[in-house]
Amino acid sequence: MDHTYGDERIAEWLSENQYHPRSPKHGSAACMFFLDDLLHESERFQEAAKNGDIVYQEDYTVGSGESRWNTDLVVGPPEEPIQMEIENDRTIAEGEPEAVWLAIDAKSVMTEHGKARRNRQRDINSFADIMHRHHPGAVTGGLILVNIADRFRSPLRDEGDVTEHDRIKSLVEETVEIFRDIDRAKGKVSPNVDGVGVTVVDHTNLEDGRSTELVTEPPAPQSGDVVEYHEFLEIILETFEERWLTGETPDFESLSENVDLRSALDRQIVELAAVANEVGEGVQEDNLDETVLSRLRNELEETEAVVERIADENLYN
DNA sequence: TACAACTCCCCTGGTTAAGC
DNA sequence: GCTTAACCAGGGGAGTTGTA
Repeated sequence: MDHTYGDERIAEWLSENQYHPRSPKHGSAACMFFLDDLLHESERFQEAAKNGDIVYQEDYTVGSGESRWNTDLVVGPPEEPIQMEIENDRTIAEGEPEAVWLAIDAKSVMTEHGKARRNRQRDINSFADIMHRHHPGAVTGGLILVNIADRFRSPLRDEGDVTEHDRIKSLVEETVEIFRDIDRAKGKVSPNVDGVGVTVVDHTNLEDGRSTELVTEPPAPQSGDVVEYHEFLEIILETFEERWLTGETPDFESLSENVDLRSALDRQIVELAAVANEVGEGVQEDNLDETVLSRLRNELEETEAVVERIADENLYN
């Protein structure tokens, strides 16, 4: 049976649907197409899905407060045994995962590339960092949609205001390079992202009869490039299978004990500040809860423990 | 020195889903 | 149907860097 991959399908989706920067629909569509590609490409992944060993969830939130992140797509073992029937062609059930084994976040750079690309690069790094704080073994991936159309109609701008991009090819080339340069985990359990896939499309968002095209010629990533869509798919699948389906699952507890001390300190300070803020509000409103105070004591103890470890490893050896 | 280009930080406000 | 809150990427603007 013929299979159309996610990069082609998102171009088709844009042809049929207007792009709106404030809508999550394009990101959701890109992630679901990617999930279909995972099922198509890997028998092991498909087998695990059919056996009910893994489920997927869209718009999944990890963490709380400042370190919270809403992830477009996660895959993991089901919290409870699956009882639901699979109602569509997708041979994986939707359900609440007990843990996150795979997390994908979709981002797009459709116009104003110079500004948007830096923001989205920061988003991908933050996404991977936050995800690994809560699920150290999660395989993480960023799906980036980059527009190469020299004209783009943003629904956020006034009627008739069409953005013209004078040097769009070099802008896209630089944008792809930025995502190529992001540090990767390279199969290891690390705070870095495991893969970033860039899909380049030609989409004007104008009702001018022009259909949206998937761009495969440079500056779009070429075969063998780590950001090329199919390479990205392969990297994510390989890492996922090795970590969760075939290989020996890493001992995350021992890994977390050896986590980089600077990251541990940064994380602890953020947690401490968040609880301290809650305590402060309680004091101000004369409504202080004992459990919040208890959490503050715990965070202080944990911060002290990190400081002790830093002292032990950096002063006395 | 002046101007353009770029970077960074943060804000904006339309879309969407959930709750009532 | 209305309200509310979260999400999201574009947009504004100040500061920095590059170059003629």
